[in-house]
Amino acid sequence: MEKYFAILKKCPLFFGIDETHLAKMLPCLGAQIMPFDKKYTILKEGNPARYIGIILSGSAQVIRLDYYGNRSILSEVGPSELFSEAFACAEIDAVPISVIANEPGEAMLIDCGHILHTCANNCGFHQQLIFNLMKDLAAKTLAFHQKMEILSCRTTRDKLLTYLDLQAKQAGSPRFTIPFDRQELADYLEVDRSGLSTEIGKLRKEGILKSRKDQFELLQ
Amino acid sequence: MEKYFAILKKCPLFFGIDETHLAKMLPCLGAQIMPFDKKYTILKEGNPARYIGIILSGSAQVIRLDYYGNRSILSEVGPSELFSEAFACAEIDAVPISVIANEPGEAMLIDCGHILHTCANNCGFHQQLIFNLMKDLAAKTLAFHQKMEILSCRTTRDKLLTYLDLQAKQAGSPRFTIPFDRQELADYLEVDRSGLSTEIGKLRKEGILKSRKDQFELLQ
DNA sequence: AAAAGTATGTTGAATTTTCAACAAAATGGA
DNA sequence: TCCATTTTGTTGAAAATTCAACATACTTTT
Repeated sequence: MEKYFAILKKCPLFFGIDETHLAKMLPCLGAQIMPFDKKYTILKEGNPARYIGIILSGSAQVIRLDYYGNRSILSEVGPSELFSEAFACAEIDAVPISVIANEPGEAMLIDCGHILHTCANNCGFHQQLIFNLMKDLAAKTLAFHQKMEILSCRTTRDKLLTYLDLQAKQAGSPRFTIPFDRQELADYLEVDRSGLSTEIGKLRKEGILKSRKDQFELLQ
Repeated sequence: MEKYFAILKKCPLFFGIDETHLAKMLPCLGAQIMPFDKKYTILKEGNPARYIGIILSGSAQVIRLDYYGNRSILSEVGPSELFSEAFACAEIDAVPISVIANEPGEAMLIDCGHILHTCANNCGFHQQLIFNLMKDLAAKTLAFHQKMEILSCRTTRDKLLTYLDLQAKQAGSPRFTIPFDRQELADYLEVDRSGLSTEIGKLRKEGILKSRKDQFELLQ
């Protein structure tokens, strides 16, 4: 387990907990390691929502398929980030989303019951874990608000520009790389791929942005 | 303060805390009462995010105005429900939303710093409050997922039907009342009002629903 | 290096949304 | 009750999206 400590220390779930205590906690929490290949379904819609997931290496997408099988990309998770924590914390029966690997990697799964209800050993760090979960969920709520700001736009153009502005702001620079190809970006913005391509072309012609594949630059 | 206990006991923030302790905690938390009239701005976008709000009576809408001044209705809050808790818990500078009263009522404001950082008296119930906040934020995350399910639909018809299905499921009956007039429903679904009216008319003609004002019935 | 497969850009037609304007219905006061 | 105001429904035109089909560019494999 030690080889994961560098990543786990950056994980919001373990904020403020040092390696010594982490080493004691992990077995207490019943942490398991799950290796995965590209395109592997790490978590499938309908599965029990018992586990909190932590990406140790690689990355994955949180998606949902609608009635007709259309994919929506809800978010992207990378190393040290949590997934499915809200469903586990809410103690619902089944997760309403799937998590699909972008590339090979590993995830850690923790039975959330061991965090919410004090474990037999009573490690004394449950309070910190619960506080950390609360902080994480608050931060995720902010991210949801950003996503809603995008989805509330009526046109592909406005959705795209709102997304790119947010990315630039996050990158702290007008030049940035996005974690999506065109189809994925369309599924994230909830728009048609071909219309998205057209719109990117227009913005380029109008001198509003430069782009090459997943690299973008917003001009002035 | 005692007259509010009946409502506060139902508030997710105070779950598992009895009246005796509640009475001790409220002053410790620096709780203030804010009366409001219809259309009053209980919380304004850009304000400090210090406070967690609890609706004691009446109701309000959480809204956001976009660049052009178009209103988005994010959610509806009623008695014993929390608002702005995610922003307070995330300890960001300013709230990105506004909260507007639907009707006269009262709200309680609690300085979130008094919950997150142990207070001088160290009431001993902070752990429970933090646990409750975590639970509340997890539940709100589920609500956000539902909203995203609606917004990810491409047509007004699908957005409307997805919304109505969710409402029927929540009401546990095909007959239910929604908390919106037409313009508000349009601003919640992020669609054009006149198009929404037209679509409701079509669904009625097709025998898919019955409706009168804010009362709906989904047929089979 | 060639071939196969994938991703992206482009186009036109059909559908849908938005927008503006107005009519009808409902509401709230005087 | 009547008047003024607000809300809801309806319509047609303009704009935008979706959809399908295909050309081009790029990757990966053999």
